[in-house]
Amino acid sequence: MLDIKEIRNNLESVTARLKSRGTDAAKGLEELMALDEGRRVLLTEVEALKAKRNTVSEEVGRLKKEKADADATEKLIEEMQGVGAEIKAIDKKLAECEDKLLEIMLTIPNLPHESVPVGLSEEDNRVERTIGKKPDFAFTPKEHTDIGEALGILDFDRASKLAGARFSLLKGSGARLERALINFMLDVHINDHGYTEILPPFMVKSECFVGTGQLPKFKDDQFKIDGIDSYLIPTAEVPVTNIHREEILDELPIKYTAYTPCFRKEAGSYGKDVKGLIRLHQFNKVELVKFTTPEDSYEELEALTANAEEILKRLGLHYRVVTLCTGDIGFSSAKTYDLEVWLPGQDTFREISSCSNFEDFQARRAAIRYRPDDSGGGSKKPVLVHTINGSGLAVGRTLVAILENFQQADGSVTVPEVLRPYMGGLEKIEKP
RNA sequence: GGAGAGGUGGCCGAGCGGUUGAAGGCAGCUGCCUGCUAAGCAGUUGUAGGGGUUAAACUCUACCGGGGGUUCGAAUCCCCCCCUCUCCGCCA
Repeated sequence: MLDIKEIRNNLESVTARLKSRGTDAAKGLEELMALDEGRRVLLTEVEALKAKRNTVSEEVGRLKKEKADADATEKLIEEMQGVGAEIKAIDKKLAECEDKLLEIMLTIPNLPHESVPVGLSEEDNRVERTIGKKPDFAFTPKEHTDIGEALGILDFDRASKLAGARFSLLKGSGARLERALINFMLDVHINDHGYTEILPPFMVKSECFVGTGQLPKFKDDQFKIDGIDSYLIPTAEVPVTNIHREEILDELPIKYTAYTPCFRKEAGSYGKDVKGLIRLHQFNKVELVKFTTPEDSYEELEALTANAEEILKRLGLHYRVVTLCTGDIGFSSAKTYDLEVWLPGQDTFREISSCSNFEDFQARRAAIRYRPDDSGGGSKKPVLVHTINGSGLAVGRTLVAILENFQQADGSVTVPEVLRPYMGGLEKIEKP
């Protein structure tokens, strides 16, 4: 959520920055400003009445105690009955106004950071750097689906028998490889990057989804739990960011990492990426989440992105870092780097991590603040934190990258060295 | 799922219709004092939103789990919901 005061005071530049995201992004701003103005008028009015009532009620109390003029007291009470009715009526209008105001506020996306390239689609994204190079193959590299099914470690037919389309079933060394990746990623982030591990609930209340920005606007992408006010998490970002909802934090930065499965309806993506492990209703992810001061957040975004990249480096995977343009960044994000891994079987770079700075957009929704250190003296007011998160990494897609990049002519797959300790020393996945 | 108890400020804990934003204690901060293993004294300390100011000062409103209601007036009374704890049941 944006700061209503900032919108009010800089309407023109806010509008322009929102429009750089695309056509609809600045929609509703005029109505918003009208509601904001109306709200303050009503507030002033009703608060004056409440102040009057408070004063008079005190007076009534005193008069009754002193057993003073009963008629005069009765008159005051009668008068206040009228005031009370008035207050009630205005309060109702005010509540409606505020509901509408919030409704609009919750659907306005974040302002892109000034360093974000302006553009309409992924065509305009900016490649920042490319690490490693494409592996050479003496044969035509296969896609992960063919490799995995031939090795007996991936079984899409049975997955769909169990759960329908867009689910996966891993078996044997495939299942173990997935588990090895999760542990490897967590260990690197915990031991070498200083993150604290979190294992959160996989279904959380709707207010958490509002906090991080998935609701109300992206309701159709979420799996709702029948009968209660909860949803399956689409990313660990939701529960982990909301850990500190409505809190005032002392020490920043806070760095969390969490493995969770992620559940997404992938509404609107029908026909895209239908094959294999790329786009599923359920997949595993290791997430990185940071709470930082506003001053440090962009530095911390670079660091978090580097932490995610480190996984790719240690696995020996070829990838590039892309800055998403204004038209391509997510709703809540001010700036996003995508890590795209090279998939030789598909002959393309494919997103495997998305690292974003949300600035105070989520913090305002979720009321996550900190108390700035004051070198001076007296206590300072709480300030909204900045939140940052990124995949470190998407596990299923990492498994895809390993199968496709380390496949051999004979159909086997070499296990990256760093994973071998997690695979009981296994060096190669072969047909059983 | 059944029965009971309870949710008050950073923490503990009073209050059960009228100077209570909230006693008392702890913790924190600011002074003063003292030199002996840290004590004493005084003051002070929440959050959000309006108005106001260059910025402050100042001022108003709201907040005692959440939402409604009664009342001139509610932390205090009534209704609904949520959460925690204890016992029983069930279970990994």
